Amino acid sequence: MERVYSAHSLLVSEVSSVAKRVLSECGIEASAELVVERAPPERGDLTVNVYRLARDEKKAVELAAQLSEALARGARLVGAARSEGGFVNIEVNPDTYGRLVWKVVSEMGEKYGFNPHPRPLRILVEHTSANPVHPLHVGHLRNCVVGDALARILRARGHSVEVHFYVDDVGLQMSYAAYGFEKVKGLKRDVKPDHFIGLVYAVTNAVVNIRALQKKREHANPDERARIDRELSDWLWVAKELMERDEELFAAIAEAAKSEDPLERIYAINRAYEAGEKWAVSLVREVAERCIEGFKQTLDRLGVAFDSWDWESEVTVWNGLTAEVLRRLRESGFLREDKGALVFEADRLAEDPEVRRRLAIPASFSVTSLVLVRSDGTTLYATRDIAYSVWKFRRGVDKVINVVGAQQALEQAHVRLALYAMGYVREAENMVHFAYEMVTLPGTKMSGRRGRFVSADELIEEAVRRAGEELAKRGLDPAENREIAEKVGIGAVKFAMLSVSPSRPLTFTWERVLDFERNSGPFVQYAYVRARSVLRKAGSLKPEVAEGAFGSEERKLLFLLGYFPEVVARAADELKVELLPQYLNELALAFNKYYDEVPILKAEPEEKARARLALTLMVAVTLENGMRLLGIEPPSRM
RNA sequence: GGGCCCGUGGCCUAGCAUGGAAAGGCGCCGGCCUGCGGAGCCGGAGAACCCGGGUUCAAGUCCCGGCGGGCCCGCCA
Repeated sequence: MERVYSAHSLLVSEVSSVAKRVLSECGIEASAELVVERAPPERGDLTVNVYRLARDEKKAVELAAQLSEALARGARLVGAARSEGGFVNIEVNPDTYGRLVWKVVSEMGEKYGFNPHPRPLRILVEHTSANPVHPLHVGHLRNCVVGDALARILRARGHSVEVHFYVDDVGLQMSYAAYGFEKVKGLKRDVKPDHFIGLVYAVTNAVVNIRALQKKREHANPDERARIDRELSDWLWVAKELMERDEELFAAIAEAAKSEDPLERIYAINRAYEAGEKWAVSLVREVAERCIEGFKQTLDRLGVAFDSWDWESEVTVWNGLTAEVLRRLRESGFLREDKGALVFEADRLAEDPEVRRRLAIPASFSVTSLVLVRSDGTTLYATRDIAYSVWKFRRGVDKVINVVGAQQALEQAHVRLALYAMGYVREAENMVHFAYEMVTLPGTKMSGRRGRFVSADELIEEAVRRAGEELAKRGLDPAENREIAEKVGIGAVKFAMLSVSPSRPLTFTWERVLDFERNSGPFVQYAYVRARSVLRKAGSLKPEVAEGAFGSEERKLLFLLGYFPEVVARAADELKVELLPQYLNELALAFNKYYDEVPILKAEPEEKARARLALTLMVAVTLENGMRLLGIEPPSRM
């Protein structure tokens, strides 16, 4: 007998088969149009829209009546079916369906929700990939939290998933940080290493930009001068802020930049690093490693792990892959030279509607050509990203999902087009840009180069602090407080970031991210803790579901519990992480209501108490598994 | 100038793929602690779904044209 992962899918197939029988009796051959979906609250559990089957109003109403009668009579798992207008609203039978759900949940236990896809894939997920020159900020946090949950959900769908972090160690931003670092590495500061590097990076940017702008100003015409002055005053403000943060460090870098041309040195570091010269490698690597050490501290605290850290230098430059990509692109005939630079004619390739269709590039999306090699012979970020994509697929994966900001939509399309041009058609078709919108800070614009951002660490710390305060208010044992505050605070942040759809820009405010009420991480955790508390108090009472033990008061919860594997499947197949937090909130809400309405342990007769205990156990298991899929830790008390 | 995303009660968000019954939360008003944990529960007020056309028996959802906000457009990453 085949393993059952989802009671819901059995329910739906039962409803469909009864419905199809009625339809064919009526001479309607429209099984493809038959959709069984969730009913709006207060109308039942499932609904069939009959308008889609019979376009005619009168016929639809008639057919709905026939269908509901057949379902109420002929479907074992259905308790009630009513026709309302052109809809058939269905309620599950709490007895038969409840016993089925109990069977599935108790068999699956901590794996409940695991719902394997008929054709599992090998999937590579890349996420976060912050440049190793400053700490993770709230924008990276959104990327990180969403990417991590996505990977977990895909695994629960039976896919084999590897999670990668792309360490962007090639490029000018790295050399800026390295330049500043050279001047101040002797300074001892009592901060996380990534915060130290972030400050060095911002100071270097300020010092170098101010110097460059002042030089440019000398030979500028009045129009340009006005523009330069505006930019200059912006950077002078930044410099002032940074000086206030660390006067000694600022002075050290500013002094050094007076006696030499810093840009010359920065470019030299960049060239030497790409060429793999030892001195540059050890300098740049020290900066990047320190920064990544800080990232890892933050990620550990968040419970986010990576299977692989891919250094751009290693996987694209030093191994010759970027050069190979350029050769193949040249052979493709889509490369041209323009003023000494090499340009990929992505626009020309994108004129073919068939190519667009295969690469999921809409007909109206405007594609530009892309410079791959500067006139001085050095490569650009996108060039190396193409090589990285080739590298990813050479690991033997079926699909690559890049969790990357929506601003990079054009760049991501460029990479797919380049893969296609090189003949990597399957790869190009299976590279997905999972886009998320920016996190904005009201008032200012976040900028790593300017050292202006709310770091992930600050946010986490504040969340944990507030959670600790709440816990103390409730008289929680201080010995336990710290550990639980960690789970609750971080849970709140994750839930807040996961429950809005990634396509929507997120305005960061403390009160929003640190919401502990309904529709929040702590709300779900609280419902879980209550359920656990009941289970602890059960004593010798054993969870068990006898025939007829579940009644109408359990119906809604049973339906929701059975629905969980379906949510996991949809979240994975449609890449919609936000379905999970929405579902968990709904389940928590339903359990809280149930908890308020009926006695569980004191229910009479004992058979009912045992069934309600089983229900409580299922709620706890489902909430726990759901939270884990989001990377949220379930606390035992709070 | 071209393109992408977003626009839903005072505020935040779901629903748009596959058209059919506007769903949650915050805030506001009023109730519920002698019960298994009140970070809870129940009730109420509050929405011309950005605007204008079109398709349709039916549009928040599809199409066209606007408006507002964010982002992107060859030698940054």
